[in-house]
Amino acid sequence: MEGLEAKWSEVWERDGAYRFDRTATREQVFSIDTPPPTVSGSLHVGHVFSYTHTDVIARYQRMRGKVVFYPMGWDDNGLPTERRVQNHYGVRCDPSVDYDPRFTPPAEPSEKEPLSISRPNFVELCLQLTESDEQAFEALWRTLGLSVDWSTTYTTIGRVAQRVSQRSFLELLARGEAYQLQAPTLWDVDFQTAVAQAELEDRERPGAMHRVRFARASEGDGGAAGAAPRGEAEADGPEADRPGGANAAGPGVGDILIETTRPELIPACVALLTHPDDARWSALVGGEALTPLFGTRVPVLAHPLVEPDKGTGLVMVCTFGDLTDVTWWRELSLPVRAVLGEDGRLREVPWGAPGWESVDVAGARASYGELVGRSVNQARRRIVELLSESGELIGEPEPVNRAVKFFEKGERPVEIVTSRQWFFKTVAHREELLARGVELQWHPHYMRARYEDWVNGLTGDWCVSRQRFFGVPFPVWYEIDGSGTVLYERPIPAEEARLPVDPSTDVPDGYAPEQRGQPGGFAGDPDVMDTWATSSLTPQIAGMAGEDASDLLARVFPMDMRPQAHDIIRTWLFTTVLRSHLERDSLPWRVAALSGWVLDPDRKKMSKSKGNVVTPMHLLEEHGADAVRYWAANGRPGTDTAFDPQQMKVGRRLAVKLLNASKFALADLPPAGERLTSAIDRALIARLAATVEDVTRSFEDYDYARALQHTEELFWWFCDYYLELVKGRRYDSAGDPEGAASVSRALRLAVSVFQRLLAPFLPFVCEEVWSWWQPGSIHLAQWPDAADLWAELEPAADATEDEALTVAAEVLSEVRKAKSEARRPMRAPVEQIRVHDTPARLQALQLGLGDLRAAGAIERIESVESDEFAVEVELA
RNA sequence: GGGCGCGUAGCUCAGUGGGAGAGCGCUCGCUUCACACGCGAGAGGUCGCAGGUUCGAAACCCGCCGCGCCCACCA
Repeated sequence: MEGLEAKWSEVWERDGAYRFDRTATREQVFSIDTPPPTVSGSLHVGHVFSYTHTDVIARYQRMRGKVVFYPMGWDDNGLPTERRVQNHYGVRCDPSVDYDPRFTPPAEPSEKEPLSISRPNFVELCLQLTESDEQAFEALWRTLGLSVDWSTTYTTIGRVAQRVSQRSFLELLARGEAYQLQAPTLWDVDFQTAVAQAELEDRERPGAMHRVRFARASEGDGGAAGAAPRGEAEADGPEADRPGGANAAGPGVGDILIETTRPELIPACVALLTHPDDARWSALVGGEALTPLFGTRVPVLAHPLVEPDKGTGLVMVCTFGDLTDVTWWRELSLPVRAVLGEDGRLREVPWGAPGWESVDVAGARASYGELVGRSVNQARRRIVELLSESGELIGEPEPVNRAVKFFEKGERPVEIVTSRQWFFKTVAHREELLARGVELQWHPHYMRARYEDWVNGLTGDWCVSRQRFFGVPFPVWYEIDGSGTVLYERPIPAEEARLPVDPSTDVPDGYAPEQRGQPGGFAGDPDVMDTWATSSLTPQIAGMAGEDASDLLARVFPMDMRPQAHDIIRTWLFTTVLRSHLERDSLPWRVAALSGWVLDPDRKKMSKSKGNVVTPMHLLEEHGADAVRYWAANGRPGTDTAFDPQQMKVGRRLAVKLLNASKFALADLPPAGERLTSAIDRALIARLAATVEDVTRSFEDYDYARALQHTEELFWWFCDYYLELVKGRRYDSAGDPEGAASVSRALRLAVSVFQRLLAPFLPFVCEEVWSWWQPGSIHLAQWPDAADLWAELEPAADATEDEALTVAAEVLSEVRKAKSEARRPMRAPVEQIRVHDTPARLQALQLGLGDLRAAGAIERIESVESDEFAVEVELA
């Protein structure tokens, strides 16, 4: 077993065993949209797991005669690489710094401040680091035995990917499917970039519910000269027994109370809402309230989304505390009062100016002065103190645990900040996308529900712009008018022939470089695309869509299979379906095959830290690639699987067993005869044929785990019973030349089938044993055909032959048990056995008597008719 | 709150209408002529709980409990 990986992967590479034939037609091809792993991290056991599943399918299809298109991609663009470069070199990208062509990164990252470098220098470092990562990844995949065509490798930051991505963007822009908008957007305050709905995750965080009193705006509060509720509140607040005045609500309504977990957003409050049917607050609807501390007049309105059971039934709408606020803000046409800056701190706002009116401007400024410049958390602590002092905080804040939305790679909750971003239309295509989900074949089928949940839950179009650096730029510039205003509504698209372009360094046609940023000149779009905006085009990138002189795409697209894990259905799967639908009016692939995760033995998702302890290369070195693949292939489609080195040892045993069984079967003993004459041999071939049919069906259904299980089951049975039963005929050929010739033939048929059935799972050992006696690679050999095996059995086998094998094996088992209980060796001679069984089975056994006698070292075999099967054994 | 999946031997899991299974682990035995990186044998389970359908349920239906995941407008 030692050294098989190195030996055969070298041969496969030399012979181009997995090279895609570019002359193949679409009907001949089986194409795979391989997931490009993120190269900024390390591969872990989970990758080995799911990529093995894909490879097993690829190898099966290849043996079925398909020309397999199996590229590998590296996902190197995006935030993960930026972060890795920052940490690895101790640098930071600063777009205002000029390019330094002689820049070399420090040998050791600085302990202190990160080094500010230009965007082009930063991108160069990203490219350098990912290239070395990619080499390490390729080495691992080769050791694992992935049958990838390494000449079709792509990267998501490469020139082809950039061109395909930019070309696609320009087409969507021309067709109005891509648009730019100044709008409230999900925002990560640490990375200072927009993020998409798909990149959010909920995390439980402790918080507190604050009950806060608003004042009722009286008629006289109209202008700046009106009464000062804040002062009033200060005066009256501590009193439990408040006189009816501006702060008292109207008839039947007590204090105007809201509950909030985000009191720091009170200065951003634009309305109070209640449910239309909520009698408690109906008297207020149509009127106005005044915010505490800031004295801002806000309308009290009704909206059906308000849930009367929550809090006081009266809710404060801020711009913006959460996505519901955005909904209300949009549907009720509320104004914007934004207090949060892009850095997650409360920004300066002009109290008293239009939009920031207050009945007490001085008081508002004073209160806000306590908050400005502070982070959300700091501001929250401070405003609670202020509200408490003013008496507008009712009772103590009540601790609550609540789910908060985070950017999946972020460390602080996302905020909603108004900014200019690019969007791709999704919501308008909801029904079409659901129909695509029905058209797609899902394995396992229930995974479709996740897709449908996601599509049905889309709340807005896909925000694709990111305020980052290492990604595919938007290939557009903007005119700057004479006054220096950037005319965003008039993007200048790049010429197709110039792609890929980087508008931050490239200049649009008709302009000179000096005009960048000048009145009358131009500005480049500063953003890069969401990594999914490029990854959603992997079928087109791998297929070289629109690239020179290539009709590759027509031979591979739409692809046959998209393998991926179930956690990225809402991102990679969804966006790929969207792009293909919009640009090609087609599914990107016929089949989606979903893998599960690898779990720790304690059933938790394998974490990165734990995954790094057991590195994949170490696993492969310790157990061998075939053994690791065996473990992976036991994980059923879509099902999470526990990490289990024990299973790898079993895989190793299977591989060794195949080696030894093949050695026995192919040993240069009697030559194979022309036909099978023994019932035992014929019964074996019949079982083999049935298993081939069953295993092939499983593979056609993408259930590789079942295919392996059934192959393995018959193989172990073959080794434990059939091989033992036929040893007599095999070795003592003189006594029965015809029987010896028959068994030789059966053995050759059997190992030929077993080797090929196991080849997708154990490619190295199978290639080794195949090379002993067959020309060419087993991985290019034809998949076993049950019809060939049935043809061996002309005239057709009858049930008695199968029963002969069954009964002979059962009797042998009883004989072994007797020897085991007597603590004798298995070769211990048996004086006589007496088999009790039904007449039919006894008659069948006659066909296998010779083999049974030799296998058990049995002198005499007697038969006794009985309804109960039993074997009496008399050891010598 | 809605949805999906799961609950079978100590562990990992197969089994979808008729006999409760596999591997690992455990115990015992065996230098066996393909294999000691092996071979043989054994112990071990009220199939989550409770109803129903059926001649018959681990499987089908209803409810409940537990676990995991996905989704949600979680003030």
